[in-house]
Amino acid sequence: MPKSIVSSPVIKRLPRYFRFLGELERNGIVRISSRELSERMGFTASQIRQDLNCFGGFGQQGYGYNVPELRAAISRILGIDAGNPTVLIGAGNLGKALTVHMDFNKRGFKLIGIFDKDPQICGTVISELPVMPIEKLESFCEKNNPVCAILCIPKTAAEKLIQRLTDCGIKAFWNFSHYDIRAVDGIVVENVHLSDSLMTLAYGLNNPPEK
Amino acid sequence: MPKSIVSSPVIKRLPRYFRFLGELERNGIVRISSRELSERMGFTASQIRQDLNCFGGFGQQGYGYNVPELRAAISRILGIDAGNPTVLIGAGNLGKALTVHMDFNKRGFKLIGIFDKDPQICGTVISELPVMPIEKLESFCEKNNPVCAILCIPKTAAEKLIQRLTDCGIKAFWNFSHYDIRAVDGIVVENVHLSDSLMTLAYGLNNPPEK
DNA sequence: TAGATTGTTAATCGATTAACAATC
DNA sequence: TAGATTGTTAATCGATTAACAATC
Repeated sequence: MPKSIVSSPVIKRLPRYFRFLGELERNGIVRISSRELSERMGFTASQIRQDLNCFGGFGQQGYGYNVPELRAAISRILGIDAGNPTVLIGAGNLGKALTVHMDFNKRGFKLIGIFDKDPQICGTVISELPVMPIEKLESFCEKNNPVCAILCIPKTAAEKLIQRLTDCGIKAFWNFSHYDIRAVDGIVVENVHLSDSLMTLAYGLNNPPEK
Repeated sequence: MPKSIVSSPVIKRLPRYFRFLGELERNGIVRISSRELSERMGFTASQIRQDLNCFGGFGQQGYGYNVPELRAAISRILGIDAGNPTVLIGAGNLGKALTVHMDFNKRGFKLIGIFDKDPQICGTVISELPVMPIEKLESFCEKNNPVCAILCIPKTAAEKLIQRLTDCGIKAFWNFSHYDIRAVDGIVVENVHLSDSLMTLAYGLNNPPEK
């Protein structure tokens, strides 16, 4: 059980561990040393051992780590099976793509409702979920108690909605609007700025390393 | 002109500066001090001055920074107007969403071609661009010389395509496949793992801070 | 000029890497 | 047991913050 506060760089690496261990497990690999894992993942062996030890001693001296056990442990730490009830706001192209592509169940979430303000879109069905009008947000939340909201709406709309959503009891935001939500109180936030990633790429193209 | 190598944390903050300065400019704000900018952006004033000084002295003692000038400078550093010719591979939901939503022209890129392997999708038109069969990739690249590829395809497909794309002269990858592309040689890469972001959010929900 | 705020150096902080004793 | 590899402490590295002299 994690007692002390684990640093943010470590936490951000956990999903990567989870991914690589999953692949190893699928390939039938049962045992791995920090050195071998480091070569596959591009971390140092030292860092891997440090990271994992934030959560407990999963390895065994002279042996290494048991892949399925370690993966299961990280899964528990991340809360992959929590099935946090989640609503998606904004059923445009991006919202639709996420609904269809993202395997929420295997990532700790369960999508239980989709909302949009456009009457044209309301009533349509995406991945077996009917799109509801945003006016029904409060009554829906009162009944179903979602804890997470995915925002696939424009910046201006987001600014207005956030208070409404926290009033509904939302504790986590996966935020694709361009408005930066500040993580306050007991609220957790992932502000995703795809265009920032794209501009970083532009920088790389525009500024080739010195030879 | 950037001569020395700027550290990666600084580079990753540039798009954020660019965003906030754009908003200030749109609000008609001409002048800003590092202190005031720090309050809006959530950085320290010290860090802002350090970051900007990696690229030159954009400020003026006793005055602060000129917003439009600074924004224009960062725009040049990032290469926002470069219009790097770009192809998108995979015209599924995500590829479509990116094509429609992302303002490539204002982020340093120009989308010039879309490819898919599904004959059903080929021939359809997205944002005025016809989806071409992946077989035509080589001939298209020879003629139009794209430097960037956006990958919206499954992991297995990505593994196979990367060599083909680098052979076509692709220098930058905006990669949404779950395969991690390693940045080698003169290749720049942004591996986007949306599910990693989602799992980080799961961790936050699952591990509330100690009281 | 006086006040404000940068550019830049120095101090601190935190994260990564190296080393090695513990131990399977 | 001997060999291997972890867990963990110590050393290093790099990034952030603080401080202040330079200067508009």
